[in-house]
Amino acid sequence: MTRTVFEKSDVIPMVAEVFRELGYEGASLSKITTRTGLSKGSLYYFFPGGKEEMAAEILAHVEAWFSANVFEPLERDEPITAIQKMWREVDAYFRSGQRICLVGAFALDETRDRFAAMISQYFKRWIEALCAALVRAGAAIEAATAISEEAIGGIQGGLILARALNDEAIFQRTIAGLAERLAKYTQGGSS
Amino acid sequence: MTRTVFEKSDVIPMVAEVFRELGYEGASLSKITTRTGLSKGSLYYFFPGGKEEMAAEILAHVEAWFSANVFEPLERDEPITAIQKMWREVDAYFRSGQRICLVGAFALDETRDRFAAMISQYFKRWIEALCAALVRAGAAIEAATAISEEAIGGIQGGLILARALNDEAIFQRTIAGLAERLAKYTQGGSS
DNA sequence: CATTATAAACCGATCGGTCTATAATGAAAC
DNA sequence: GTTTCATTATAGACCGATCGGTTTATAATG
Repeated sequence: MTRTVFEKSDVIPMVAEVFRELGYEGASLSKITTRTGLSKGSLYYFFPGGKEEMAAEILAHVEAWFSANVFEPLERDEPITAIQKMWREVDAYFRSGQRICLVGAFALDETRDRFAAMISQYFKRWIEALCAALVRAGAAIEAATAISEEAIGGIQGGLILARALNDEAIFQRTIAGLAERLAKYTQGGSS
Repeated sequence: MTRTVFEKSDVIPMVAEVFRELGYEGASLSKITTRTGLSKGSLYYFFPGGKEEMAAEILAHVEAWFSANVFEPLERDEPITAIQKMWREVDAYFRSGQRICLVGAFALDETRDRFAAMISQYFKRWIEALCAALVRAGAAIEAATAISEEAIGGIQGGLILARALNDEAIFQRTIAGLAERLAKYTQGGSS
């Protein structure tokens, strides 16, 4: 029997995809092994702490990806460019609504309680980073806070609708609409 | 041993609450029995088809509730009154974000595939009912379609954020913001 | 040839689901 | 107004399958 050899950096995204498709409770070890092609032996070699450690490392991996590609640009770079980049990255990452947000999904059931700190941290940082970029772009602090919450919430809602209606166009309309509304708060009203 | 006797109309909301808290896969029969106080015997007496029948009947019950309290008023009654009623009912139903939307939660993982028809029907009907009310209130059809999608998506996103950040105020800000934006599309711009 | 990683048998616990015994209920018979 | 009794509903033992997790043996790697 042929054995394929992986390392941890390959394994995390593969397991992550199964959690995204099935949720924490739905992702049984046997589903993870069949869908990834990895045996239990490999899984417990990389994640001695089992399912909970898998999910924790996946959440950390997601957070790191968003930090590098979304949060830090928003916090650091020229704000309008960074916001445009955010919309591009979000559309690509969520595959136009065909892929869900694992952090948002975990928030909905009691899985939240296992990972409460990471989940709240992810959304808090995203909202604050976007808010800061809007303020640097000239928006008033109160308006920037409100519209940032609406934007991040709107993305999550768009993902739910895209899957519920099985229609990726609705996710793209959602983010296009949000991008347009955000643009009104930068540089005094025009995009 | 004392035995409490229920009928099906009592049982559906009790089981529904467990599905809401734990999700479809997380809601094991033993969790359902301990949290509701109902024995397996009672559960399978009311739902011979098991877990899947429980969830299907709960979804039908949710749909019926929204039909009577939200969709039909939007479709039938004076639109501005009906929209105001919608916001009141939504805030009460979701307990200001402390309670999630089961239909939206089911949409996120492969549970969707079991109940695809009911899930898409729920959101389609809600969006169309709101859109129709906005049009009757004087909104242009294209604007009404877009804002209706944003509103229903925004509610779902608000529920995710409320749980993720463990902060019910964010849900109330979300629906207040959406209500205000919707009001701009009725009667030519003022609320 | 030590280290790293894979495969799969194996474990007790829990899974969804079935079954049997019996308690509560309400209408008919008296 | 009791008594009777079929109906309705509850309790929990029980079933095979699957759960998350452990272990042992061994293949790939540098």
